[in-house]
Amino acid sequence: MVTAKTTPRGRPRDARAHAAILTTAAELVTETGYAAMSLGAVAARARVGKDTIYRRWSGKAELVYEAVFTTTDTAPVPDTGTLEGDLTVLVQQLIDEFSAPAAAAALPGLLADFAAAPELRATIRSAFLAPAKQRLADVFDRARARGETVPGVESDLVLDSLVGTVLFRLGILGEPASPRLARSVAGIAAKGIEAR
Amino acid sequence: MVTAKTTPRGRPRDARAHAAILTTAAELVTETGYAAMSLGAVAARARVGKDTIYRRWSGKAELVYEAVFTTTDTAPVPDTGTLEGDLTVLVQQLIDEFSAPAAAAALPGLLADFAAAPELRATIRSAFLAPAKQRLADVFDRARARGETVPGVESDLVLDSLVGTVLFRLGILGEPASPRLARSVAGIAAKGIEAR
Amino acid sequence: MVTAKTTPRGRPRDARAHAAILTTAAELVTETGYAAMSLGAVAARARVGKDTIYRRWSGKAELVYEAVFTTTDTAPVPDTGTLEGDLTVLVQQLIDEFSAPAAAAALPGLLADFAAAPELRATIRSAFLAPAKQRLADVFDRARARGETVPGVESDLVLDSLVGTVLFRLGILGEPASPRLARSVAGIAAKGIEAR
Amino acid sequence: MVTAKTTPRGRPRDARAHAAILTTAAELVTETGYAAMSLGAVAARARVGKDTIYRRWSGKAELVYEAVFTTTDTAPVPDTGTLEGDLTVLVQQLIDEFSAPAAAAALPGLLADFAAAPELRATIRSAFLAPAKQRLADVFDRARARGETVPGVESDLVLDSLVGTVLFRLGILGEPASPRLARSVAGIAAKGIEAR
DNA sequence: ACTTAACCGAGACGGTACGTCCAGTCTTACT
DNA sequence: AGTAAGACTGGACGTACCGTCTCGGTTAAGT
Repeated sequence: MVTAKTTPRGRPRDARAHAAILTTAAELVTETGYAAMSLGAVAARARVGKDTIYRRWSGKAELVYEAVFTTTDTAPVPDTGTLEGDLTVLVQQLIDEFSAPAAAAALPGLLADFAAAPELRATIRSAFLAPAKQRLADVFDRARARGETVPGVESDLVLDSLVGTVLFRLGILGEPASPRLARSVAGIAAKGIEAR
Repeated sequence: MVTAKTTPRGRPRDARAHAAILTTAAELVTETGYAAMSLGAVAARARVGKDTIYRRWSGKAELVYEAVFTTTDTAPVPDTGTLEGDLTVLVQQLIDEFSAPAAAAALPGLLADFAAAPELRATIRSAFLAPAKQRLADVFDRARARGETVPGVESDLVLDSLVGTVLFRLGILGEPASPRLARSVAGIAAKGIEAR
Repeated sequence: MVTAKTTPRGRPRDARAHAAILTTAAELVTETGYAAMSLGAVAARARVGKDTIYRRWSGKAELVYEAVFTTTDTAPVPDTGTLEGDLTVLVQQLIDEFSAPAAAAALPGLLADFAAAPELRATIRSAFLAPAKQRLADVFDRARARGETVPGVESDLVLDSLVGTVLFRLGILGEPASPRLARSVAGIAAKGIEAR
Repeated sequence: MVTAKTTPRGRPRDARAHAAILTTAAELVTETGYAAMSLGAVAARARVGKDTIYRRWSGKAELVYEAVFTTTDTAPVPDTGTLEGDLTVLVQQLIDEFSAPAAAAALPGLLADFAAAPELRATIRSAFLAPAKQRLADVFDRARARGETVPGVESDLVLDSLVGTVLFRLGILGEPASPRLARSVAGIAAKGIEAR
């Protein structure tokens, strides 16, 4: 592979400005909510020109997405010994991720903007869901290796079901993240898959 | 119950204006999307003053909700003889409802506004989900009457799971409403419930 | 004459807002100068929305013109008994008008904007110069009535000469309005005209 | 006088860049007008860094002034044998200078910026008017040498009058440079001076 | 028939955010 | 030290909406 590696010309972008914008965006979205957060306010509080924001992100949706979901999914792939147990851990990870204050404040408006912009829609699957999808695939592989009957299951559908359920409960309905939620959701899914 | 029934004084509200606003709102949201639709544009196209809108609805979210989801859920309660069959029909009803052009255009933004406004959040369960919830309860009752083992299932959770999954696939991801979707989603749910 | 007299519809424009904008514009242009004055600042200080300004004036030039040159040229037509005397008074009137603090601050930038906008250029003659032109014509008429030889003089040229000279000295060069200036300028013009 | 003559250290300034900037500035001001011309655009088209401009000129006004009025007044001092004739030639020289496309495009905005900046105001007399002032003085001297009565005339005032008139007609009003203009303007001035 | 009161279309109101542009400065690597 | 490139802060631009308010005028019900 030939990396073109064009020599960068001119003044390089300021990493401190970059970081300040992201931090401020996460703060403001948490304080005021997605709709009420303006890029002008982010610029002012981060002591940055508006151009410096628009130079890096195309708009509010992209900025907030990066600001809120950059705690980079380093969650470990669960390994509890059973499919149901693994799924429970996985669902709990989703719950934790979506329950963080900034995420909870950002999610509904963010998803609406992504849904409305065709060019951003693809990002949801490719960036937002990708880490969880990988973890789910690992969980399934391990289940098969254990000899559990996991039929050729449509893993995208299962993932959408888990994510959609959690997102709807927490993001849209705003229900509290009850501790039983992960077990219930994972329970139905696990039994539903195994019984097919 | 004593309905206070204060006699209305002055000129009664114009029913034609009411209808024109709802029709226009549904049209505009379909054409331009939820975010890009302004109440000023609705007023102008409906040849109505802005106040005439604000006198009846508190804002965009409430107006669009009424404009788009007034085809009043007259869907029949499914009765196919099996829990899985009934759920499949029920899920297909949800899919149809959410796939209508106006609904598809309105849903993401609408849910975001509802989620962001605490006083509207409750409306989602009480108005948006209520009809489907009733149908689901009927389906469960019928299953129990047939002797199928339906444990004391958390019906809210099942409903949120079905709705959340469908909404996420269609509304957020914008995936086409494949004909197999209803069967797959209902299948997992039915098996998951029965196997508990 | 048939005045079309279209019935005004909707809320009438607020005369107090109108006045507040003009007053504030005159203040700000005097304080900060034409170039540094922003319509946003005018709106903020007049406690008025920016739209309320743009609804009435097309831009900074038109607003400042009206704000600064509305003290309506009520200067009397001079009548001293000689052409030179009359012209001296007339030039002094120009000097006084252009020396007022707001006018002095506004003139150079204002004329530049007018000159740059073809649709505004005509306004200079038709509005800005018209009152002085009328006074000059009266002075010439009176001179002829007295029997002074005032050949078929190009009055536009004489006016442009007087105005251009005064404007250049005061507005562009910023020289102080010396008391001898009016006499010198009028003297050359009067002798020049009579001697032809 | 001791010219300090500090030995220049480091890389000397690029004369080609200097010329390219001036040429481009003259082009752009002619194409787009003074107000719409940005130094960034000049830099880009001249393939030069913005700093290279700011290192040599303090801003738009100084750059455009040098770019447009560098045809360095090499106009010959007129010598027609009469004061009126000489003045006519002199005024025509002014007209020609101000009618050039770049000058016509630059003048109104340029004068406004000069007028607004106290430190630039002096430049108008010392640089912009100086050549014409010298020519005018020569014309007067010659007239006196011929025995024409040229009283101790305020030559600054006469010059301001000629320049102000021409500038106002061409630069501000944008009137075409009619061929009779020079004769009329010079005629009034000559007669006005002689008759005193 | 006359009053009363809420309705109506139209559009102006104060305010806020948008996304773009420019000024003038600064920071790279290179010459 | 000068250079091209381009990022930096700051701020104005003119537009679009929001939700409210203010007109003149309309439409009933209650007198």
